[in-house]
Amino acid sequence: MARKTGSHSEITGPLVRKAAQRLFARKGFAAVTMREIAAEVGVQAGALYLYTPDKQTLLFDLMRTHMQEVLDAWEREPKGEGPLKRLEAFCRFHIRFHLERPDDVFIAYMELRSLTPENFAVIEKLRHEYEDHLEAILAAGQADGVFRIPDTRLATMAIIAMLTGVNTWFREGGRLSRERVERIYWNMVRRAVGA
Amino acid sequence: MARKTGSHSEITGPLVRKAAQRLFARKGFAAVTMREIAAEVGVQAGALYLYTPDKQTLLFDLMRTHMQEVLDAWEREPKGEGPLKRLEAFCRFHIRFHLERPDDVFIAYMELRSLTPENFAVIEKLRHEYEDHLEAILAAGQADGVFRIPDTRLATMAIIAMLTGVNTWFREGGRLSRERVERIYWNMVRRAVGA
DNA sequence: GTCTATAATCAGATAGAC
DNA sequence: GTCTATCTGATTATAGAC
Repeated sequence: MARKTGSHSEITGPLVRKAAQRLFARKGFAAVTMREIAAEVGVQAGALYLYTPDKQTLLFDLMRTHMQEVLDAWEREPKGEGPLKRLEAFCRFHIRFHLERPDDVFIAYMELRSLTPENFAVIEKLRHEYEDHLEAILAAGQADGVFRIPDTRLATMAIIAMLTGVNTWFREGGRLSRERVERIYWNMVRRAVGA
Repeated sequence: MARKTGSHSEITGPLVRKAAQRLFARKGFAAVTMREIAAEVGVQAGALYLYTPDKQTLLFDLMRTHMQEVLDAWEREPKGEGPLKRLEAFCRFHIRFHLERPDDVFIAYMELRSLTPENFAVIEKLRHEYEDHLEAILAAGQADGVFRIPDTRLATMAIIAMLTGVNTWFREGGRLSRERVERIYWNMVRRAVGA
């Protein structure tokens, strides 16, 4: 009797975000209706507004949470010593982390244009922060003479695009294991930077 | 007097496709209304249905035309002799062709999920055909001992993702010229495949 | 070929009952 | 906390005037 009948705020909130994540990734933000999200959760459309002020905020929260999780996870990742080890750690981390969150990744890359300008600026800043971690590794390796990279910013963008691309074709239980994919990509990156 | 007042079918049709292309790329298929497209062309919404049976077909036609143009252009592209020259030709061609059509590329990569299953199957087939051209080059180079590639399919996906990624950051008149970008990317690809 | 008008439906968001 | 009902306005697509 500490709570009313049908009170589920601690569980319904996360369910709303999970349903929105699934549907936004599958159909795109603009194509998903609040009624669809509600149906997936098992409530009526009106009830969603107890957990989010509006649809835009729902998207923004998903993207911000994802970006912060990437940054936090990379912070905690064991990285080894020296640019070569750190670059390998980054490549393997990026592939592994992104393969574990295909829906988040899809949304983060596809729905930037669905954000309001203010929300877009926040997400862009976080994304740039992540890219800078890789660029710092490349710059350090270049300074040490371990890598041969004519333009570190360009190499950063090339490597991230290549690694993120795994999400578009990788299927769990398919022809290649995650470990094998990680190793092959890491070898391509290693050679691409001239190490 | 061979045509009625206000008769512009030869010019309005292409304008409708151009407006749709611009708007779909900027806002996403689902977020664009027929009224917006009409406003961009300078006609009323109802008039659009003289040039397309519906919104879905408008998207499908844009994507199919783009994919066929890529395939045709690669067919006509001078490719040189041997896997190394052909790979360089592919890399430079891919970057150049895609940078010239940023809206088409954006739509082709972002709006696959907005297609009906039947239309999706058609576009997927064309896309696969394009990927196969690159994979054939890689396989030939591997067979000749010019490349060292543990998995040609995986290398194909990695290279295409990397090259297409240029579209996300390249700005005309920016820090780097197209020629310089092409050369740097080609060098990264060359090293990545062990040539 | 284009316009105006409209049909039929559906969107996001809110109010108030329970 | 959730539901039902509803407001307001927008959506795709069509019909018929010009």
